[in-house]
Amino acid sequence: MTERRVRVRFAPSPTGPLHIGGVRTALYNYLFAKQHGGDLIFRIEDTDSTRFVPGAEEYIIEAFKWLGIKFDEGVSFGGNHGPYRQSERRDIYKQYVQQLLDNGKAYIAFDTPEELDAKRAEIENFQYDASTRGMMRNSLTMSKDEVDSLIANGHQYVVRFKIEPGRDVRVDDIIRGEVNINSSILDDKVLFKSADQLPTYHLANIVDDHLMEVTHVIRGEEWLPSAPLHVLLYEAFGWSDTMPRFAHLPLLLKPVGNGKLSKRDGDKLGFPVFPLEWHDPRSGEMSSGYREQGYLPEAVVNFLALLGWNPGNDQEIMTMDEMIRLFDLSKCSKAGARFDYVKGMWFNHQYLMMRDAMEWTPEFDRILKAEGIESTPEREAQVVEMMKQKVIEYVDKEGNKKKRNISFVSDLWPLCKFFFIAPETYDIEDKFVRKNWKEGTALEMDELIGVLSTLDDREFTIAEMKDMVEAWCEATGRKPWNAWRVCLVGTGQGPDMYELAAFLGKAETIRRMNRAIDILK
RNA sequence: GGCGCUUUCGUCUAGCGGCUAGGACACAUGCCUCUCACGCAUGGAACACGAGUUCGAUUCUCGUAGGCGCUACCA
Repeated sequence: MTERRVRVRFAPSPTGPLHIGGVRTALYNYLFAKQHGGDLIFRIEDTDSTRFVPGAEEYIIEAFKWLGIKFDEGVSFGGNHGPYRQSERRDIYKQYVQQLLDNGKAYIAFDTPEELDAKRAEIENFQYDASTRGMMRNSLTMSKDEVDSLIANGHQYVVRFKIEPGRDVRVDDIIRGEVNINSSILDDKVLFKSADQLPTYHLANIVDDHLMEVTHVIRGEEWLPSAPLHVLLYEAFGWSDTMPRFAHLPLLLKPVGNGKLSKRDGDKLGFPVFPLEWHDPRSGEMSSGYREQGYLPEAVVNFLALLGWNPGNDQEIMTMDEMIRLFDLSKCSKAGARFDYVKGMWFNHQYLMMRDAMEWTPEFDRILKAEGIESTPEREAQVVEMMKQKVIEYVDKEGNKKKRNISFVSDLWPLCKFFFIAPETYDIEDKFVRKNWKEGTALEMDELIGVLSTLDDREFTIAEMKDMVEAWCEATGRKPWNAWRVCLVGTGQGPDMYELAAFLGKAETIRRMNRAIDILK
C-alpha cells in the first residue's frame, strides 16, 4: 500500500432529509478520518435531477453542524478538489466517458426505456449484458455511419459499460474480507444518462473519488453488490493502483418487524429517524428530529456509534475524542443492527445526568411557557424563577447523584408540575391514592390542618412544621405523610412533605388539603 | 427467481479451539424510604440447525434454514 494521506468522503444525494443511517455512515467516516489525521470530504451527489429536493443540502449541513461532525472540505467547506457538487462537474464526466468510449470499454446504446421494458416483458430475467447486447440497438451492433447519423439527427442515447463476461472480480472489504463475484452476472450498467445528460452514480462516484484522491470508501452495505462494478471501472480507467479500499457497513434495521429502518417506523413507534425536524416542501409533511425531541447531540452520536461497532470492551459512554482514538473498522459487526431507540433514550438520560441541571433551564422555560406558566402580573417573574430554582433543586439533589429518571428535559413537567399547579382532580383509580386514602383519612387531614393552622405564615418553615407535626404524630400515633402527599401532589410523587409544604406556603398548603378533603371525603 | 452479505440472551454486543459463554438496554425482585425517582444488590434470559475437521468446537469448513441487501437512463 502506498502511504497516501487518508481521505474519505460522505456523499449524500439531496433528495430529502438525512436519514439516521446516513448519519452513522458519516460518523464512521469522520472517526476514521480523524483517527488517521486525514480529511473528510462533503460531496453532493445530485446526478438525479428528477429527485432533487430544495433545502435538503442546507438541512444536511445544519444537521452535521449540530451533531459535531466536521468536514475538512466540500460543498460549503471549501477545498481545492472542487467543485464538490456533481451537477457542477458535467464537463469532467463527459471527458472521462469519452475516454471509456475511445478505448472500447464502453459503448453507445439507443434503446429507449419503452424498448427495454418491452424486452423485459418478452424475456424472463432479461439483463443487458454480453449475452443480449448483440440483439439490441447499440454501437456494437450498428455500423459507425448508422450510429453517427442517429446522433446527428438528435436521437437520444446512453453510454453503457461493456462488461467482459466470465471473470472473477475480487473486492477486498475491510469489514467483510474478500468478496468474489463473477462478472457474468453483472449487467452493462448505464454510465451516462440521456434524460438529464448526467452520469449515473457509478461513473460519477469513481471519477470523483479518483480525482478527489479518496483512499477509503466507507458506505452502507446496500452498495456491496455494485462494488465489483466499481472495481471494474477503476480497472477500465487504469486507476487500479490508487483504487480506494472498501468498507461496507451493516444496515440499520427496523426496531420491530422485518426490513431496514425507514421513515415510517419513526411515525409508527414514536421516535425520530432524522437528526433535525424536516418540513417537506412538496407535501408539507413534517417529520420529527432528534434535536427537537430534546436529544443531546453527544448522546445521539454515542448511541449511533455503538450500533455496529464497539471498542472491544464494556465501555459505552464515550466522548467524540475517545471514539476517534478507539474506532476500528475491522471491529465493526457484519450483520444488520436493529435500531433500538429505547437504548437511545438511555444514552440521552446518561448525558443529561452528566450536565449541570442549570443547563436545562432554557428548555425548561419553554416547557413552562407551553404549559401556561409564565410571568404574569399575578405570578411575578421572581416567583416563577424561585419555583424553577426549587424544581431544579428537587431534580438535581445531592450533587447530580439523585437526578430523576428522565430521558429528556420535557419529562420534567409531569414530575414537578405540582410545584406550579394544584391537582385539579384526585384520581381514585390511582394506586397510591386508593392505598393511602381510606375511611377516616379526611378526618385525619382535618386534624393536620388544625395542627398546621397554629403556625403563622412566618413559622411555616420546614423545621417548625416538623416539630409540630411530629409531636402530634407521636401523641396520636398518626402517620399522615402519604395522605398529605395525596392532598398536595395528587399522587405518590414529590419531595419531602415538609419541604414541599414550606415551599407552597401556608395558604396554598391548606387550600389544597381542604380541596382534597372535599373531593375525596 | 438470480447474485451477494449475514446468523451469540427480547435488543445492542464481547468472545478470535478448552470460559460456570461476559457487559449494556429492557424486564422482574430486594434493599434504601413519608411517596416517586436515583442508587445499590440480585434474578430470568443466547451460541439457528445438520454434517464434517479436531483429543476438544460458540469459535474452522461445507450444507440447510432464517434474516438483510442488490437486481432502474435512483442513489
